[in-house]
Amino acid sequence: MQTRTPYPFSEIEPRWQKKWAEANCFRAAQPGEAGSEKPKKYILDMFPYPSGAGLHVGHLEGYTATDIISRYWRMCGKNVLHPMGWDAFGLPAEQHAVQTGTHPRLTTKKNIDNFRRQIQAMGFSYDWSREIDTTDPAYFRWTQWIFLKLYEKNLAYVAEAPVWYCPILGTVLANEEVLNTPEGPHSERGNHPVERRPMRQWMLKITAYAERLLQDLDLLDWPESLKEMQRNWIGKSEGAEVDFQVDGSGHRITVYTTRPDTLFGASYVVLSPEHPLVPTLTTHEQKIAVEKYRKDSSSKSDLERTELAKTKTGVPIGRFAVNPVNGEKIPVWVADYVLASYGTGAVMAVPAHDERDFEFAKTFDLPIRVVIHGPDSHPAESCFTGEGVNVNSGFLDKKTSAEAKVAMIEWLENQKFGRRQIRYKLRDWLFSRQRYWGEPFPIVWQGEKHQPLSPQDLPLTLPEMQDYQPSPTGEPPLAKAVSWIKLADGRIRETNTMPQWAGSCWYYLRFCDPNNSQAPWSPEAEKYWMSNGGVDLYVGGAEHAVLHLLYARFWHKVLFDLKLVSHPEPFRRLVNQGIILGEDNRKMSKSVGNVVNPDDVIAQYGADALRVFEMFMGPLEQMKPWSSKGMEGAIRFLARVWRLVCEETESGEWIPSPALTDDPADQETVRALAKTTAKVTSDIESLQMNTAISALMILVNHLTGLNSRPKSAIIHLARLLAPFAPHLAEEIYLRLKGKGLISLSDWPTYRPEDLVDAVVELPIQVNSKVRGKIQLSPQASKEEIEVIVRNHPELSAWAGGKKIDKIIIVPGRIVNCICS
RNA sequence: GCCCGGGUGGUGGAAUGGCAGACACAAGGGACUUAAAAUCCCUUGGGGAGAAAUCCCCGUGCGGGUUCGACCCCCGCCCCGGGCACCA
Repeated sequence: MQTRTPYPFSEIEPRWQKKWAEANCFRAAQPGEAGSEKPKKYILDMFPYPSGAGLHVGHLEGYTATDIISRYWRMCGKNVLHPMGWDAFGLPAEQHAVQTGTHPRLTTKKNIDNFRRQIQAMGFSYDWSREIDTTDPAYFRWTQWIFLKLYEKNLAYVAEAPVWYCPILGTVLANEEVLNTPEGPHSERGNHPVERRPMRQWMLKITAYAERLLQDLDLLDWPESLKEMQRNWIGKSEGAEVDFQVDGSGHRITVYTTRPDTLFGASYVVLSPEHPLVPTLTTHEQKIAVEKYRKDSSSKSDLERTELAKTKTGVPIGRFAVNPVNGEKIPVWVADYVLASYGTGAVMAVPAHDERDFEFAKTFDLPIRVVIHGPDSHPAESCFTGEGVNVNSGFLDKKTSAEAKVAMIEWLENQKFGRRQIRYKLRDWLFSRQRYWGEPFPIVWQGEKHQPLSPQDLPLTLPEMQDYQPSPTGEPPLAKAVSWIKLADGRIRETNTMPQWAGSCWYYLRFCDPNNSQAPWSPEAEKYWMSNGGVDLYVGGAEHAVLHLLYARFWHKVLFDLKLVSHPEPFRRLVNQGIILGEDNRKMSKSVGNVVNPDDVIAQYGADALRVFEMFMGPLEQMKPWSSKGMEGAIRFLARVWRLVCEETESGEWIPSPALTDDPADQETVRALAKTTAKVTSDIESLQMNTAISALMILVNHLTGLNSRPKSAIIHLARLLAPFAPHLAEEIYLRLKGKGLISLSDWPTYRPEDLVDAVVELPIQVNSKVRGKIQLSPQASKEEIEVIVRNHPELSAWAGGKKIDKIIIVPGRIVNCICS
């Protein structure tokens, strides 16, 4: 017994998916091959981590948008590269292995098969001959190869660094895998407590590229908010280092400040509790208090230290520093509002012009000296952090803040008391993990010295293991693979693995030449596909703003310096799709039970309807809720399209509609087709899929209203619909044309003159209120319109008998009569 | 606290400074049907006048401004979402 559906999508969709695969129609031509003479377009999705939960409707939103663009460009005669792959290394598969003993490779394969099935059921036009998997040795061989390039350039180094360690998971976690909770830092996965532990780690010197990562953001067509997040993360600040001699000791304290113009207002100096000079400089009298303070603050979590921002704490160390600019002796304090990890770990405090210093000075009754006058007077009980004019500042008096900064830095440099200094918040990238399921480092150790493997020895694959648990001391699981780690010559393999981000740092380059066994990519393939500023369109979630998108830009710049890629940036245009919320307006989550499973939706409504609905919901970048009623609206629309062509018999057969005709379309329909084509074309190019679909609905409503339906008009409609609902479009095309694939046909064109209506209606306003309308030719000039309006029989009625002083005419838009 | 977004009917959302609410959803009414579903047609921002066609007033978070004309531009607030947050 067959359940009745609005149109036979469950029969149509798998059949066309099979036809497309057999015809190989989405294969992108490599440079030199037939088809590569066409202009290229590289349309990329952020490839997914194949989780056990399967795809969710949020993934599909971005993938549908890129598929529409890809199909559109293909129909416009471009050689389109639209690939898909799997970012498949990662913790969940490894945790699953720890719990069940199943090798992560098997879990990963199963998940990939499921993801591929779900993606293919959507009818996406990926070039599957380019599918890549970051856990495939044929792929990660080149991830290791690129690491060796970084190593050769001295951009990879080993350092002892404090990292987040989770005793329950038995592994370290990246900063991004740690959440701040009211109970302290916890792991994102499993919500277990984590702690700081110093461990020897591999680092990548991303800081060497800080300035270029910042500057080159200007080359990119990315959302401004995302660029801003990267700018903040890089955190450039310009200022000066100033040396303060410590009175009665040979030592000096170097501070970093962005406001050297306020140096005359410094009334004390603060060291962070971790500052190396604290034990040396603390006087005997203060030793006990300072030691206690340091101990207390080291036991505080980062969260506690920042949460208590309002009540500042600190202890004087008993020493005085000499302000180089005026010789004044000012006290030295230790306080945990100064961070050891930024600047020099020491600051000069100017309470009159810095909030934190002001609060501290208030708490401990330290002097507050005003050295900047702002443009407006402000209450004496607050501090002024803006820019203004210097006072009480010796040679800086009457200078503006900008002038004073320059003058002070010049003075400090001449007197050798300081120097101009640029700082970044960006830290080097902690690149090693104590995990099994990741890329092994192509590194061996001889005693304390590390050495690279030769590129011929790649790929270095993972050993087979029974036990994926790391040791309680934080030794990586690979340390247990004794026969693997020990080389015949006595050298020992590195047992850390690379983080999940490694594979995604360059996958877009591998897609250019995915089956190359001699190199990660050929120069010809890279030049061809990455021309014109790199990937033409990259779509994915905003959660990667300062992770993947920063890491990949960093690697790309290193590769650019090595002349392995031809442009300094990988992704020219980037769009973030918004989150799709549950029907209850809450974030989709298993525990809330509001998750929409695409498999269920496809079974009930079909892939085309799901594609159309996801695009019709609203602007791509916006967060929006799922609606099962809206989903029904989408299939209703497609069923209307279907019924333009077919009609259902009493027995449930679909037969050609008797309303179809071979006659040419009437003028009104020709205009409707032209207008819709113009609208859909521009909307697709600007990713406004919701209004493109709305234009298609208007056209379908028009065609439905016709007594006889010209086949040529419906074929035209099918072409416009093809990027959105490709299966249905193919089926209609076949039924009306008898042969060929719409996916390989041309994007429709129109005559510009058909965009213009024969007669237009122009609203007539009187004092900006619409009072009437006139019909006239769209070509009518301002002068002609004015004559028509002034001689209109109803004009004095519209104007209420008042005298018309002036008429404003915007042809094609509006007429506004101004009356006094 | 700072930096980005955003605020339009019952709902999702449309509107190069030019008729606010396209297109959908929901709701109501009608046609078809023994009935229901499906489908098709009509109404639908709020208020008011009229027998009716129609007509009038109000309306895009709040308050000002620019303009012949403002959802759109400018200034000052309020609220929501996201990011950063003792970075000197």
